[in-house]
Amino acid sequence: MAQPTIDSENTVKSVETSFHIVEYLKDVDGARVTEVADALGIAKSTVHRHLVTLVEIGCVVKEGDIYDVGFRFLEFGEYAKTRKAAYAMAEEKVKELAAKTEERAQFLVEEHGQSVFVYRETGRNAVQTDPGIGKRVPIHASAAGKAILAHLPTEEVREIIDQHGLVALTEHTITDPDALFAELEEIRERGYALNNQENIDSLRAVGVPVLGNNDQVIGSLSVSGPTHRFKGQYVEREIPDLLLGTANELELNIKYS
Amino acid sequence: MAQPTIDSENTVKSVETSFHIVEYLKDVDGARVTEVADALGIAKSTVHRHLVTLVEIGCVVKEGDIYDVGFRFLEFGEYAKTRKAAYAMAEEKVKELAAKTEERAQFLVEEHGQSVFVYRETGRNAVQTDPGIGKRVPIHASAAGKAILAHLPTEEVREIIDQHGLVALTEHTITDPDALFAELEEIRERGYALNNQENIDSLRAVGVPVLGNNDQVIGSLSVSGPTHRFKGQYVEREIPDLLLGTANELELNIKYS
DNA sequence: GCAGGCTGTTCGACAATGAGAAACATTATA
DNA sequence: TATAATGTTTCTCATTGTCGAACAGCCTGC
Repeated sequence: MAQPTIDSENTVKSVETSFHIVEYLKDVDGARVTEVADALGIAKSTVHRHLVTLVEIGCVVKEGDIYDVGFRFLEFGEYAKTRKAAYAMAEEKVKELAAKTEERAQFLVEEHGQSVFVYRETGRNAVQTDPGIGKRVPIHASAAGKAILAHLPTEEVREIIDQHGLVALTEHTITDPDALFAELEEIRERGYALNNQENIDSLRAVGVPVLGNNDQVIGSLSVSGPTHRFKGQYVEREIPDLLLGTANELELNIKYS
Repeated sequence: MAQPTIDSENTVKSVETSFHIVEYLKDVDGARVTEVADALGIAKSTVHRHLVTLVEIGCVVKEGDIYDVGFRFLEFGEYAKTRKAAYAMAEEKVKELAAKTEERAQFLVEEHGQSVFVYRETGRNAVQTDPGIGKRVPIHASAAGKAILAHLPTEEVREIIDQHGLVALTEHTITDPDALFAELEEIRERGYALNNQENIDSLRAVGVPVLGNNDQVIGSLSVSGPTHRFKGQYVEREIPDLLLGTANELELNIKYS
């Protein structure tokens, strides 16, 4: 207690450990008490108590001796997805985009300096991948993320960079802050963002911001696909035009509802 | 501490209070510190600390002075929905059912003696209601729930009744245990369950169990619609036949995968 | 523009309560 | 059947959550 400033971190540690336990269960697809205890370096009895608590509130299910993530999260997750009218309306637009382009379309939101997939729909052409709703990805390495960043106050962008850094996911990822700021400026002028394999190799994407009242950015819509199809007019005119039109409709829906 | 047996309840109380806080935020669509403190009868400072913790782990977002449920839950909820191959395969079947019948189709699972909506799809004809994924409903008052109960060990059914009771949701709800057991027997013989306004007035539904290896019940598929359409051959033959066929396909998929 | 009453946030002290070690119970295995 | 692994319970200690009160910011209303 000699460092009252450092140790404070005014935070409930038991809640954090419970969270870490659930996270671990998710990562390894269910586990037994001792496994969790060993992996997280916590006493067996402690883990057990946390698991009993989590089972009681429905966040964890016990199947034999294996504990795994329960359905309670679904309830809260679905609530988060629809608690703002804007989010709920975005879902339709994502479906529309996927149907029209036959590619993969998604709606993302910024949270904690990262971008979160809130809705995703895969059109016929799209590669069938893990939907990954709720997944978090670095915000600087996607079209949707950059579209959001471009409409966030510069100061906030700086904070996000400080906190998360500009990690390289491929050789195309923007890792220099100045380069990123220049790109954001360009995005603002052009109206849409492009992602050229900055996230995953041979994957391109186009993203546009969705602005609410007083021009605050709510999230962004994006469409992504393979480089061999995402090129030329298609990625520089057709997709951006469609996205901008859709975002505009969505913004109007949001404003007058 | 004179009652070491009663008070034990070997459970992490901080985790429970954090959970209650999040639950409250959901129920009232976001709230400020003092509001939560007053509502739950906890000190302001305590609530604050919990909220700070929850924000840190991403379960709660702070917008101005209002705290609300965050997107972290989405990640875990989506995981819960797909952690078993059977669940993921059920999604397609639900879509299929909704498309074929144009009614509302859903896949439910039992957890903690209640039934949880895991997937729901609304066909063109279906009344557009709140999707309610993740919502929990009394298991004895729906076709899907009864279909599950019918394939659970009698002892377990008894436990569920003891724990949750047979609350009446409409005047048609089965509230007598013996009547319920008789109904479950009938369901087993007939192969499918019917819900005649036991849940919501003027709503009927048909449900069939989905059985996994060694005939353990995994969940159930159901189709629901208004009484004026759900009658005669449609509800007694067409829908049940379609459901039984679909469940059978699903069971085969599950067994050989 | 200033005072008063709201908030959210921080601080400090006490004691409740969560953590861990070890005993116990239970299952699976050889 | 015995042995080893697990899950569960018990117990003690001090960590750490709780509360009340003080502090700081904001808006309201005079």
